[in-house]
Amino acid sequence: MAAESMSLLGLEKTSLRQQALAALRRAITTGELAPGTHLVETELSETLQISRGTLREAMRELQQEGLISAGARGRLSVRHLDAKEIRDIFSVRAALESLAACELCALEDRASVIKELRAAIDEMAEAAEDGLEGRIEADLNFHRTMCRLTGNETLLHSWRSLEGNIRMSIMFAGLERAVRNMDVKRHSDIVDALETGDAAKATETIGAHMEGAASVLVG
Amino acid sequence: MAAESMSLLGLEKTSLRQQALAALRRAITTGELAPGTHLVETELSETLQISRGTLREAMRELQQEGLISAGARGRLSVRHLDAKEIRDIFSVRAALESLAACELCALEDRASVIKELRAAIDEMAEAAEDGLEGRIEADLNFHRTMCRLTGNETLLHSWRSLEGNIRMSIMFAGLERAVRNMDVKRHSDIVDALETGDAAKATETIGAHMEGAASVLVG
DNA sequence: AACAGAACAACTGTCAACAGTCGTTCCCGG
DNA sequence: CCGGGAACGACTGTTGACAGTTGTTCTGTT
Repeated sequence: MAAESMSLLGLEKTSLRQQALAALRRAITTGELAPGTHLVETELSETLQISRGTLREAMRELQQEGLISAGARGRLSVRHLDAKEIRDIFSVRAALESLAACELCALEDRASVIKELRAAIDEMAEAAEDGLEGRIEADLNFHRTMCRLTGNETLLHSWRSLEGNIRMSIMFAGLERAVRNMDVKRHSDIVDALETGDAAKATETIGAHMEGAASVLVG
Repeated sequence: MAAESMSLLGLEKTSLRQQALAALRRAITTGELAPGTHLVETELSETLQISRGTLREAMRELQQEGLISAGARGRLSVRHLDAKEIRDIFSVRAALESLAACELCALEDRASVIKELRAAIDEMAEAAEDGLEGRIEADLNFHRTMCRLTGNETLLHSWRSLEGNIRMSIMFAGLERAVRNMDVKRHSDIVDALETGDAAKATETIGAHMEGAASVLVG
């Protein structure tokens, strides 16, 4: 059906479920669907032009991702975050990324890892002009890359399941405030620590970074 | 329909989806469904006496939980863990539980927390005669309780999404070997550290516990 | 005017059926 | 004997419809 968006090389036939999942995730994390909004299956399925069954599958994933929460009687609505929850999210995030840093420090050959991370930081710098969304994307990409490079799939998976919540936190605080955390130097410090292989320093840097970030967001 | 299992006080109307979810989770984590088994929707829906749509929703949750993985063409099968993945899982677990310990240590009034944790340990001791499954249940309950008592919902959620994998790891190694990690004293040490409020010592104890546990499992 | 009760409407839970796709088997021509 | 291809079978992707439940509104009675 949808022959659109199929790059010949990256052969990605994406199911309706995945499209719906991506669309909903985006709508929620950009605020298009405001927190607290009741997600009525019949409405949404009509809007997205898919059947309820297909939609429901996507909703289950969103639910487990923490973007939508179940109220009474299976009623689903967009999750609402308060300040404490944001701090909690960033605590867990710090723990995961600290582990990532430790594992990277324990690697024998960190050269290629460092190189890739520096590339990610360069992209952040380039994205500085691209507007707010681009910077956020680049920032998340850096942190996700760090988790991915450990080769610890479970770690990456856990981080990913937090990514939606992180995006919601950013939206909650407002983009202008959030970009204050996207400083290039702060991220360079992390990579510098990784390069020396000093795990303690790396985790400390990340912990400080996250604590600061959470404080900025809940302001 | 199923008026069974409805204690008047604990009003639990459980949907078919949740029942299927629980049944599948149990079947997988007990080895009843061996790793690598292809999960054919039509077969399973017939076995469980539910429709495919309902089953599919449950399968999505299992998938995101990491218990089943998608092969080519949406074909789902029971996930197979190797030694490295088990170590990875326990690394992440250690990171999460260390965070839990830190947050508990930071609490002003830890008395009630300590009390509840000691109660959980007592249950472990009592379960010692109840057979292998009971001991594992009690052990997981202790660690889950620790995460829950932090009040950090995100942390608890992340830990929960790891629980299935932990159970699979235990099954992978075999119950006899796994129960070697269920030592009461090892857990008492953790609570002792928490009681003193020494976060560094608590995280260290947990880290050692997890590393040891992983080693025993992959041994 | 206040209230009980009945029709109504809005949703979610669940199901059975259709459509599309990929691997497999079997047959036929070389 | 062997290779191409056509029919077949086995699944998953997707859909529309039915059933049950809960909140709501409207009406009739006191």
